[in-house]
Amino acid sequence: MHCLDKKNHLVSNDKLRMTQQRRVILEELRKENTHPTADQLYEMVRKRLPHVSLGTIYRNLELLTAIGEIQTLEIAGSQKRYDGVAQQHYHVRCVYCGRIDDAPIAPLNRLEDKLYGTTVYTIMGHRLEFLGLCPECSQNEEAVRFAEHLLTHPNGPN
Amino acid sequence: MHCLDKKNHLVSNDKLRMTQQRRVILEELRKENTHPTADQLYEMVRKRLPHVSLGTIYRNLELLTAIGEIQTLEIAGSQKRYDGVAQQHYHVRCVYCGRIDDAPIAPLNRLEDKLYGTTVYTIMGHRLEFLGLCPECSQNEEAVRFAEHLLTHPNGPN
DNA sequence: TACACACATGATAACGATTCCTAATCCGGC
DNA sequence: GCCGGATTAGGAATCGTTATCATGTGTGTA
Repeated sequence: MHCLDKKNHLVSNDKLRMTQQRRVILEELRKENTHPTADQLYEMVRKRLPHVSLGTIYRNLELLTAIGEIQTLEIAGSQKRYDGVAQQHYHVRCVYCGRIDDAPIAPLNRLEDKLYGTTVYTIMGHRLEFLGLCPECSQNEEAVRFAEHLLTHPNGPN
Repeated sequence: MHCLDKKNHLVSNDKLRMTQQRRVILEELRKENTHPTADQLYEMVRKRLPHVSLGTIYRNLELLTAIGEIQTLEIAGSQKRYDGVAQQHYHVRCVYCGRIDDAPIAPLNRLEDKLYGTTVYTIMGHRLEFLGLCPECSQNEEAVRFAEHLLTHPNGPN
């Protein structure tokens, strides 16, 4: 069985050859349930493989995503984040510091039913994330002020 | 009344001075219910103001967002898109061509209730978008194949 | 009407995240 | 051990966006 990556190149769905770099990247990504950016993961991997290159990190994160071993989170905002847990689940994002945690609720499988018949699109799924303040930023006066601003002007990028 | 922009600069909430550039940008953005990227809007505005600069487009889109006149859509993926309708509403995105349309359903105000008590975050809201194929791409064999791949490997960036 | 001054603009440089390129290296199968 | 394809490190290139800055424009006041 094969699958297509983002650019429709064929990617074997069999296990990739498990190189040292690949293994360390996976191990570091799964070490804790953090959702690191590529450069955060780069720093983590670099402690064990000092000569690894950032391109290798990106390349393998893409490949591992393509075979379904990990998730790439293109949550709203700038940087992509990566999740070692492949199973579908939602996330909560701190609007102030960007921290991301898992949202402890089950997938809402019936959400797209609301759209059937009301749109010319063929609906296939949805993407949902929750926004809020993490415990640390909840203590930060400046962060709370920022969050309150977002509540009154919810349309901006956040 | 004042509000903070992304970098916490003070922005007057009173009407901005309606310069010609600002007016044309707003008019073009609201002309149709498309959700253009900054450079698409740049091309549209350029037909009427040939000497406008891309920086002016970005600057005004940010300002108009800050005063709540428009929305900036930081939907998952690379480019930001802009929406002349300030009122909250969801969107449907074509996973193949990137086209975005409004999703004709009301905001789900009770979604975050599910999270109360289950997370250490202070939940403030959510972000939701639907994914699918637009009518044109539904006819495109290659696009349908790509979409079917996403269904079996829903974790990748899309 | 003239002036002052804050604001807006166009042009371009800078920036950060990501992707691409290339030559060198690795590894599995023969 | 040798070959060939996959993988790598390193760096250049790209893309969307933001910042900078000199110049231009409009508005309130006199």
